[in-house]
Amino acid sequence: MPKIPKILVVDDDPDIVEILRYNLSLAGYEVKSASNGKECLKKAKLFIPELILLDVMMPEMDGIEACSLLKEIPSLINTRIIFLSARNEDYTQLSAFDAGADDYISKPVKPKILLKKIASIIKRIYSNSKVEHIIKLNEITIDRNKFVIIKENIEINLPKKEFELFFLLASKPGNVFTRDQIMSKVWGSDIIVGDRTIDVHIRKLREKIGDLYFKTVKGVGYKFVQ
Amino acid sequence: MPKIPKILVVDDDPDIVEILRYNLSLAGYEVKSASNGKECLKKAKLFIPELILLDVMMPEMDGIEACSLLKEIPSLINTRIIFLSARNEDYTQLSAFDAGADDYISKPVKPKILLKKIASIIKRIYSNSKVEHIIKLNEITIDRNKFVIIKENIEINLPKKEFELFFLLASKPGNVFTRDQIMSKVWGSDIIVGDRTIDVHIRKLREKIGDLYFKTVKGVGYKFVQ
DNA sequence: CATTAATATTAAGTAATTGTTAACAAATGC
DNA sequence: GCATTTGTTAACAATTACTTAATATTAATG
Repeated sequence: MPKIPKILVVDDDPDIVEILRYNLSLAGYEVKSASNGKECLKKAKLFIPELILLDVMMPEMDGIEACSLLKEIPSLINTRIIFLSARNEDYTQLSAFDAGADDYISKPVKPKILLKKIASIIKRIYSNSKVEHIIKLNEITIDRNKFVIIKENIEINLPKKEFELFFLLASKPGNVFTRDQIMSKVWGSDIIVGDRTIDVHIRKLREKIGDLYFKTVKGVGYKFVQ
Repeated sequence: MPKIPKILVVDDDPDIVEILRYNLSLAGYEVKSASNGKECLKKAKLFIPELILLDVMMPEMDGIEACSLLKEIPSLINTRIIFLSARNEDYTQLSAFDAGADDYISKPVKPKILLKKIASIIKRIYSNSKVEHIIKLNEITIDRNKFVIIKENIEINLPKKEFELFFLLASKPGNVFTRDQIMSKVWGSDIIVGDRTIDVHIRKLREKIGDLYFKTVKGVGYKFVQ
């Protein structure tokens, strides 16, 4: 395992936070906590945990809302979210999954079971993140760690923005990404650049990697096709 | 649940196939089976199941290879694949996930546990179906994420308005949509265009997808028929 | 079967979106 | 600090999608 996995525990009940913190720390995780949705967002941005344990029922901002907002944050793309809830109603579970939850656990949870589940999720994150950090396609391999793409055994170096754009498009070959999606994922939702910036970057990718790979869907966005 | 979920069981051991078939049928699923990778591919293409239970160890083509190939078939975009395996080695599990598996279950499995797991996966498929971004019909699949339609495994690209119009009509096959409904859903209520615009778009759909699919209901509107 | 209203078809015009280039600004590396 | 690379913008070109208008065809009605 590459490093100590980080877990953010979010619950408004300090007792539960303490129990979880104690058990998780003991199991070797780096643990931080927050007591409500707003704090959770703030800490998650800085901490960038592998996993967030999120209580559904919280004052101010509930878990569902927090989850939706967390999923918008680009740097948390590899962060999994597990809901903890006393309720076991279908409705809540469904909206939890709608909000992008990766799993749902009903309280009370026996720590041992929770730990086992977390261990398996963490394990999967790492075995999966290799797939996420290196995208292998038929003719092209994209290596996020080295910031390099390999096409027909030849390395092509791309500047950061071009790389991020390419990585995004290639993460789901065939999928159309709208200009808005591209903007918020590559540039971030708070940065404003002109309309033609994306086009220019696409142009450079076409130049360096090949015209045919990048398809314009007019009025919608761009997609990478193999 | 929209309809009876379909499950394809693939195992070279007829006993296991029978046990699974029996239990799954009893639980209300529509079950078909195959005894090797090749047969699996052939049947999956026709059957288009929601779920494939795939044995890892099989003669001719093993589960891993079959899975990789299954994942390439556009019409199976919504199909989940679960591996069944006697082995519990990490290596196999990893390559299973690499091949695109959605879950991994070690044999022997108690039918009750397997059923529970399947029920939860099926449930998630339907609740997750991404706000109906993919419409699957007999011969045609409409993929909003990719902005393409797939007819007989061939992709057809449509410009935005045509796509939206088609998506609308195909969302309820057989239903007549009035010109007003089409106007407001495809163009929006604040945009005013002439009467013949819809006709022209219908014409293009007929040209690209097939005359027979689009039926005019004079004085009322249009409908998509299969 | 003639009349009328609705829809079909075609081609051409118009609008909207994207592509391209080059110049400049900003960041990075030496 | 200077050179080089990367990122952004703006102006214009090119392309594509969309709409319209003119005309033809079809279907419904008495």
